[in-house]
Amino acid sequence: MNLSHPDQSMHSSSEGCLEDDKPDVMLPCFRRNMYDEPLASYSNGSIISQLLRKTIHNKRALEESHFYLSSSTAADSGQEDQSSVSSKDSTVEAASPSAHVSTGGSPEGEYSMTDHLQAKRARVENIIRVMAGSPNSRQHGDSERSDTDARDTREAREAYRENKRKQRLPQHQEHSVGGPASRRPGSSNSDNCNTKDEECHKLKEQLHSMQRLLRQLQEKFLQVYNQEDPEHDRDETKVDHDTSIASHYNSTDDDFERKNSRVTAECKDRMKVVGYLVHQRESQNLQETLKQELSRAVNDCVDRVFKKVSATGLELSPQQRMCSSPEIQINMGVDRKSQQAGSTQEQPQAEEASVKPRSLEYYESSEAKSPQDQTEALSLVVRKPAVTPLSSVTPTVKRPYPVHQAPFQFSYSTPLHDTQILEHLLKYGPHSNFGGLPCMPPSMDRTSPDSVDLPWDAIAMRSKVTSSHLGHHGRPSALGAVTVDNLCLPHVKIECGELQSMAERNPYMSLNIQEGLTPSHLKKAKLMFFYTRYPSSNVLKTFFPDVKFNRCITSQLIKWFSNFREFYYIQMEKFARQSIVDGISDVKDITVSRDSELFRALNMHYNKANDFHVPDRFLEVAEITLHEFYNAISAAKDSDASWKKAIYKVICKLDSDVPDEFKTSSYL
DNA sequence: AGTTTACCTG
DNA sequence: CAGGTAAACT
Repeated sequence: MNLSHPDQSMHSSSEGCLEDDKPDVMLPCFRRNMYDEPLASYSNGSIISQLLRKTIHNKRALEESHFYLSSSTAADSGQEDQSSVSSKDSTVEAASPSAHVSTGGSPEGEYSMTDHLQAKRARVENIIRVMAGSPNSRQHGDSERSDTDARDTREAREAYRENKRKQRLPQHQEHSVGGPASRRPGSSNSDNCNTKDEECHKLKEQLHSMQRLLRQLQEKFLQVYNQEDPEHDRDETKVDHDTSIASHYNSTDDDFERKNSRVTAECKDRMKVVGYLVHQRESQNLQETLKQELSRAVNDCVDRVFKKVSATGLELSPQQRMCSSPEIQINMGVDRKSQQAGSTQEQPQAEEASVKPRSLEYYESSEAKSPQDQTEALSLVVRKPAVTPLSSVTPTVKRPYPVHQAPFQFSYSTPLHDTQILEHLLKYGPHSNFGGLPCMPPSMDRTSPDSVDLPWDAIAMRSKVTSSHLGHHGRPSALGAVTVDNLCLPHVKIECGELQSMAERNPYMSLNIQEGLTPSHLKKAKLMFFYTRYPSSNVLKTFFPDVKFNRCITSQLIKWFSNFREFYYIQMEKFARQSIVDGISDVKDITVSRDSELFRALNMHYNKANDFHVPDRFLEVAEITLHEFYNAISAAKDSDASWKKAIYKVICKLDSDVPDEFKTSSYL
């Protein structure tokens, strides 16, 4: 219990610090020695070693201090040599010191004397063996050991250590040489002992203060983590307190638990030592403060969201506000509940039950009213029932919208929402045909040109308002059909959280918020192909404002146009070759008109319903493309593997701007 | 390294 | 139309 431990820890300080983490806190006074260990390797390492031994022994034998100091240093050097030598020996070494201690005898001085003498003897022998390697470092050791050889009584153990030293010498030569040698001067001198004692005392003071600081830090740490324990029961006893914390974290949100369980476990042990009464009082105050701040933040977020909504022109009806309020109250209720020191187990579950299951309930109910007609025929293009805004929404909500910063999920009661959707349906009818759109005269343009640079949500909201506004004007004809088509929105992979939730709460908004690409989008893309064959991703984002773009969606849209091009070029090549086969000798004889078979094929592919007036420019481009193919094939360039690339290069420059009508989501 | 494209396939 | 791949490009 005495010397063996400090010496051992001195050589395995790093391990000891890590392994003895808890004892460090629980036994600060003892742990203080551990803090000394790193210092031992420095210039005043001898002071530290003295301090260590003194603090251990001065309780029992103060009068022996003088003798002890002189001998302990010798023992220190000797034992350090031993342990350092044997540090590489794993199991045998671990057992030997303890056995040594037990046999060392109960009297303090006796044990230390015999032990040190043995160590010194071993050291002398060791020095003799390694004299050539480190001559100067052994000088003091020799003089010290000369007066202790007589007390050596255990030859067997000596031989054991000696062997170990012999084996390990080359590796630890530097340690055994540098450490003890640097430590020895002064420690063997009794005059220096007093001054060293003062140094020791100062160091001790420093250590004490540092330990106090550490304790304070630990307390603060505990307080911080206790703040996150909403239902902290402060009347529990120490042990119950710990268990209650553990149980609470087990019962809380999983994510939260994962984040804090480790720290909680660490804190649990420390809490047993730290004064609870004081820090609990402080932590209570912090807890209250944190909760108040959180509540305020939530309130601010709610206010901002609704302010934003109203500012965008989306006026929530009182009913809608009522719809949203319960959710807010639920959240606030949870917050309030967290302030109470109540039942710990039921709180998180209650929160879950108040939000998520309700949402599911709503989705299920709405789904029942509007049966799901989703088909997987199109793997990524999914149909969405007209009245189901979020029937199969994946809960993986990732991307937050910048405008809506509410940190919680909105949900709302179902009846009002459904009635409003029905209202909307009654206004516009269930027709979902896409036809007639582009044929509308320019005066009927529903979009303002400034919509290009508007943020996504602004466009979405504006377009929604526009569509509803037009609907009120009672001319649902073409536009109405288009708008209703919006009602058949996709319910694919909804990633955004807040705005999506907002949209769910507002049927008008939900018209314009989609995560996936719908058949309507495909239709629109095909029509856009009449204008642009190589749309940039920016163009796509501009003209699909109701689509929440992510990597996947963008790739899908790009792939669409790639497929469009593929078909387009295949047709071009086909008809070009056909022209050659038909014996057409002059390129000028090849024209593309609306009566052309080529155009019919293309129109059948991109405008199947034939309800879109294909721009003349597309006919020109098609003609140019056909000519390019004809010329290339005629020139036998098709023998080249990449003969089409030149044509692509030409065609890609023929893109024209897509009309603004395509920019609005209501155009779908 | 990631994106885009053409090409091929089903 | 989507998946896969390879090449080209950035």
